[in-house]
Amino acid sequence: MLDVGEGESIAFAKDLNCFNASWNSGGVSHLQPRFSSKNYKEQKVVSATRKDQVYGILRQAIISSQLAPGEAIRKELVANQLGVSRTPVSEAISRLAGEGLVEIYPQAGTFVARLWLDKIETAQFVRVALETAAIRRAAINSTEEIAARLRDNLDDQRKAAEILDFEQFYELDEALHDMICDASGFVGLREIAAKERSQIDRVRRLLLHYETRMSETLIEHEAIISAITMRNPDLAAKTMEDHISKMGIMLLQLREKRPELFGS
Amino acid sequence: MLDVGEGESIAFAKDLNCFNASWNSGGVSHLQPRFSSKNYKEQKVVSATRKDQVYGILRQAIISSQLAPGEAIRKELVANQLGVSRTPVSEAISRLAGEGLVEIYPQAGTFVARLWLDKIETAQFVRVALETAAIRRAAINSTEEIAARLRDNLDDQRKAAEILDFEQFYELDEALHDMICDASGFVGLREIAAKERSQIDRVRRLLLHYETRMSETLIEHEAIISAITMRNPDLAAKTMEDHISKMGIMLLQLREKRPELFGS
DNA sequence: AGCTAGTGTGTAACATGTTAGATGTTGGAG
DNA sequence: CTCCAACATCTAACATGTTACACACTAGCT
Repeated sequence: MLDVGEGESIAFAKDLNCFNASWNSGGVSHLQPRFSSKNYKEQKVVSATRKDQVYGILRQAIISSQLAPGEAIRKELVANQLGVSRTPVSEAISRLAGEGLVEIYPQAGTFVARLWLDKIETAQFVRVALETAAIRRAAINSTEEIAARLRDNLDDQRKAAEILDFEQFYELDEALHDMICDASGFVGLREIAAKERSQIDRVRRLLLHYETRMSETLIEHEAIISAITMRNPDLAAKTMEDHISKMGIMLLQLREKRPELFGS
Repeated sequence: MLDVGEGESIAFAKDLNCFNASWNSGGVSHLQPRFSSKNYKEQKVVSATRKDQVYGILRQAIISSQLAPGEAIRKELVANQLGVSRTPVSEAISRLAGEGLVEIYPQAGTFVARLWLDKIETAQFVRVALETAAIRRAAINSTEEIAARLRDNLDDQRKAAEILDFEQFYELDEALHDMICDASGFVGLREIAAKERSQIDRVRRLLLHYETRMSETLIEHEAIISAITMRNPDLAAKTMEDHISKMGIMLLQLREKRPELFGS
């Protein structure tokens, strides 16, 4: 038997009903239904099939490191805990495997993907490429309304930093990057960026409580927002690149502290 | 019943055995197995589970527009044609839905994703961002060996262009972009770029036979390769951006000629 | 003792039966 | 004639039984 902790029950709730409330806010849906052939349903909003729900729950648990890298995922157990059959769990995991968030060893076991330094470096590269490109467009498109919302976010960050609310600060940080993607004007860019960022997000989440950079981060965010506000694409891209690149050092710190989370 | 052609059988082969030969070359595998806990299998190379095979077959069929945008995919029919049960087909389609290549209407039907202008524009933006970033690194890293392989590819392109072999030219074009991603030195970047490019690839494949730009494309590729060879990152990025941006016009041409392939 | 073959166990993979929901159709009421 | 409701039909979604495989362990051979 694989010696990954057997007894501890996975920390997400016991049946799908528990999730219906939080569900609507979380899912990343790619399906913008409507089919033209005859009279297909005009406005389908959210599918909420069981497999989609399971997908969302597992994905969230992985990204947030509630399920740690390397941890076993036993399909049957998950199915029982969520009160569904094995089928929707399998389909959800299939999708997660496609995104590189789980590793499947056929006929043997399924595990939360471990962290691989070279994959994370590539993800970092992709992130810089996407977000500097996005912020250039954001700087060009920037309106007073957008600038105001960015400043609001920054104010909230200051408050969170003052009371050392790491979780809140983290969420505001993510929201800021999302807003910049949205401000680029490209539909769906935020979702793509978020997906490519998922490996990095796992690292950041694990680092959250070692994090002592809040005040520096705040300064970097100020620079970013200021560059957007003054509609200076080159400066904006530069500040963003500097900001994102700070991750690298923290990554190596994490590998020293928690080597078991890493692969190879 | 949905009035999408019933009788015409899907143009891919009838059972998995037919594919085993071509299979090994095509699949994009994210699983780089090995688990450390006890003595997990050291060197697993390719899983070749049925669902992975089905995934690869369907994906290829969609990307290559063998299955046209908007076309119905009937799970049971696919299962029969491939000689497998419905389960692996479902799991494969689940994954394809996650990548935005199919649209699922729960309890109603599954369709090859139609083309959405705004999604394609975003994909185009992402492509420019990723590939200009990649080519900068490629230009910096460029060695004589890499340059030689790029020139070989270009020679082959010239030959293909001379005899008007569109398919071959298309494949060499893709290979060139892959080589540039690889030359960036980032592990897995090629796969990420390929995935983000999939919507665009579908368009390009459909445009293949309207394509009259081969000679211009050739000139652009020459410029790109020359910039890499002389290790000029800025110039390389510029030539790449110019090159990729040429897609936009062709896209609008396609929408005029084949509006039924597009959504909304 | 070290190595190999055979056996046991746990897991995912696969097949198939059943249910639910979306759409289309038809018939009857107004 | 129009509208609505009941029903028929089609498909995917879900549940569950079965199979195949990977690994671990053990015993027997060298």
